[in-house]
Amino acid sequence: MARTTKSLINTAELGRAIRRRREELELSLRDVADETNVSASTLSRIENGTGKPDADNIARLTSWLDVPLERILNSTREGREETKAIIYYPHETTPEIVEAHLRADRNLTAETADALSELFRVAYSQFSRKDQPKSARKRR
Amino acid sequence: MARTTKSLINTAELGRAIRRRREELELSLRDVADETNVSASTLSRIENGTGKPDADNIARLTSWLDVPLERILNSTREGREETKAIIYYPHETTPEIVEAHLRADRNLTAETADALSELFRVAYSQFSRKDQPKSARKRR
DNA sequence: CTACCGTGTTGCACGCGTAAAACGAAGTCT
DNA sequence: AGACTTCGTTTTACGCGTGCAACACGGTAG
Repeated sequence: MARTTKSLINTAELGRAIRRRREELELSLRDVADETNVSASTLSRIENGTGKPDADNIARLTSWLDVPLERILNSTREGREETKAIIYYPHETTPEIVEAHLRADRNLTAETADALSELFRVAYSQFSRKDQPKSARKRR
Repeated sequence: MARTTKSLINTAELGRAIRRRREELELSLRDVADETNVSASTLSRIENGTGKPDADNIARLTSWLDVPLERILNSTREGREETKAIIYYPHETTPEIVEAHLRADRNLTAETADALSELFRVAYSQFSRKDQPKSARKRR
């Protein structure tokens, strides 16, 4: 079972988040490095998902992101139940999120990511148009 | 600047909490070790405040304690309650991420979310199959 | 007393994350 | 043309956290 020693830290997503945010703010690695006291080299590796950052660096970066640390854990709580993956996002800008994910997916080429993004965007807009006849109804 | 280099991790506090809890439950180090997948030796060192545990072990133990990770950190930023957007997921299973996103999207009906999920999944599998040849981390 | 547990601790080799520095690519300037 | 920056990445050397296994202590039998 859990003997697999699977990591509870979601380094991949943390890295993506950092990069996304950093590029959003148009900062260089060294800029962020200065702000966070995380070296640029380490930052680079984290953004690229290489290796696992240590606790201090994770803390510094989540702090910089203004993100609760819990969010980067696959908090299994009582172990058992497979990490039921929780998603946290500000708004529900789904197509954009999907696109960001695709772009960050290292298993895909840039072309594929773009193609999928476009495909999804079109499909989404069509569907959601049908779903939203009127006011934004609270679905739940 | 690296003026402080102070650790954000309050290891002492974590260690005390673990020990207190463990003794409360009258468990041995090895018991907890089995439950948390943290070796007994490391556990001992953590409880005694020797060294700084790595991120995974901190995560495992705070999870076991059912204690918010923030407690363990000397969070630099004052409590910004609101969360900035980030997505965290166990693995990089993109189609699953998309699906989770869709399900969480309050602008979509359940049917739509499912339909989009399926659509995306199919498209993704086809594309990624073609991409698979070799890891191409060329993104720019 | 000796043998056997179970406890917490620690010596040790290994692996790995780190920061600084070196690197190569791409501008930008004179 | 070159010299200088700035960028992200990679190399390098080093420190240290880790698990395993052995340890010392304390009980409890046999």
